Amino acid sequence: MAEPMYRIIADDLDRRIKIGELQPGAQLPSEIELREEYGQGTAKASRNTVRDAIKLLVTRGLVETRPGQGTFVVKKVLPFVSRLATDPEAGGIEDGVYKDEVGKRGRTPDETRPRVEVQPADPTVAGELGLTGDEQVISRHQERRIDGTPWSMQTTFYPMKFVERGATNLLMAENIAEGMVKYLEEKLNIKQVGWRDTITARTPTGNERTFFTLSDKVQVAIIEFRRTSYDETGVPIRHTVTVYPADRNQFEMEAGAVPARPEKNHEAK
Amino acid sequence: MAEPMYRIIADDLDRRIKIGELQPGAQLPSEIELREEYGQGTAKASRNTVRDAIKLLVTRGLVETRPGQGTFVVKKVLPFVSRLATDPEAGGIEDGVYKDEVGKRGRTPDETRPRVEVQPADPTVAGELGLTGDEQVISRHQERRIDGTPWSMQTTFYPMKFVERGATNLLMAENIAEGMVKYLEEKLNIKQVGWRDTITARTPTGNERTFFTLSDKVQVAIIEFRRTSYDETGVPIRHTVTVYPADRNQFEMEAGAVPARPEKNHEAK
DNA sequence: AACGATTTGTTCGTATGTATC
DNA sequence: TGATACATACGAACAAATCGT
Repeated sequence: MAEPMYRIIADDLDRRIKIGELQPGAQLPSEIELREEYGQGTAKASRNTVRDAIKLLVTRGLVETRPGQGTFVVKKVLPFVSRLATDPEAGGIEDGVYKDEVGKRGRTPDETRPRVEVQPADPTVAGELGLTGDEQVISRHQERRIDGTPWSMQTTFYPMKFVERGATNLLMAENIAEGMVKYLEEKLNIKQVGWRDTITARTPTGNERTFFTLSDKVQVAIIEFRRTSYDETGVPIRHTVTVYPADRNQFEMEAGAVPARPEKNHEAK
Repeated sequence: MAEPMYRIIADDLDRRIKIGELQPGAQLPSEIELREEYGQGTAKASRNTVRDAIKLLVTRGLVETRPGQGTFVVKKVLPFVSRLATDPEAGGIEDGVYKDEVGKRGRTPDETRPRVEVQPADPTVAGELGLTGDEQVISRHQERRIDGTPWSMQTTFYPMKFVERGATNLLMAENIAEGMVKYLEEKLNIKQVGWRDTITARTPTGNERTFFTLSDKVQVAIIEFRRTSYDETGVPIRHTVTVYPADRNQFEMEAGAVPARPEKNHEAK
């Protein structure tokens, strides 16, 4: 028995999904029924073996289980496409990691009011902001939804000394209408002239699972953008961490001359 | 018992890993030992329950199991950082999705010779290349390693008509020394002036698991770059798909004026 | 509102296989 | 070779969620 039984079952169901015998949204046979389908001759497979196979498909992101209902082939959601700005002018205005067009596309965006905290900088943030030891930083956290669905979370860190130098609005739990970049320029004469993004993907934390309503079983990666912005003298101004669940987000980047994108099909594969 | 036992065990081990009681690389207690650690009073937990807890930690990417040896806290590998080019001149030269500096950083890159095939375009590729129906495309596939570790896979698709018009080297299973962009310009007078990238993250396919040596259990996301390049008239020239395992790759992007990056700490969290 | 049928979730026991040292 | 540790497989019982009657 080179291949274990549960893997054989999983691979067969995998195949049936891929060839379209089981369409997205379709219900799989119940565990009891699968016991019979995959039995050796007259003997039925054990329910636990069938369940092991299904667990494997869950981690592959192919199916999801719903207690009391059944097991279903996952439906892909319509991803929201964010265009990554490569122009410091364009990107700075929006005060976010990406230049989005939520409204333009007939989707309704929703942003929570910032949750503002003062906390000691963790080593990563301290490093990015050029702080030594455990200085305090201001953390501004926001959660974003599109059409009611949790879409991204963002936390921006500013050095505490900005407040001491007069930028007290940093502590306000309100969006700053004029944008943070402009505010810092007016208040402290600090100009944001560039930034560096670091992009990684990883498994979600507990918090992220909760906010994005990712069941503990469904396998969805988190895409993390970390942006450090700099002023004219090369001094870091702020550090922004934005996280996106990969199942409902996509990113686009253009370089050089590119024709406008035609209306695109968003069907599931 | 709101929370099931296996989740309580998993969360506790999760916590012990996060606070550093269990360091990366450290061995967890064996399943037999964990049975006693997490028993209710005198009763031991079932071995299956302990195993369920460990399976959960595996899917969270926190631990890995080795038959005959034990269960270990995963060690993060040193990620390779790719700088995403935003300048069509710079990016085009290297003929890849990213402008890398493998050699400069004392790491030894390794690229397989292209595997060249002629095949009918799948709907996505056809759409990106502006082909109708099931025209043929040339597919050139390469695998990359760094210091012997599988790092990325890349497939580039070209319209078949490029060959008919004289660019026969597209069918050669060799790297084209001068670079494909230059070759197409000389041979067909096609100039690549821009591109559009689409970035997504998803679970690995079976092929990807094999090449990247990702065990069926370890949860690592795949980062996928799809790039369509265009000529001066806005006609798509080629479509490139590059996939990276997220555990050993990271991406950087700069905009505006940014100071040079100082030597960075790459310790595991 | 109550109940039963169906389906997945949790927990335990047990036996045996396979990998490593 | 034996000891240890994880992997597979099966059986069983009860819990919890969902849906229709």
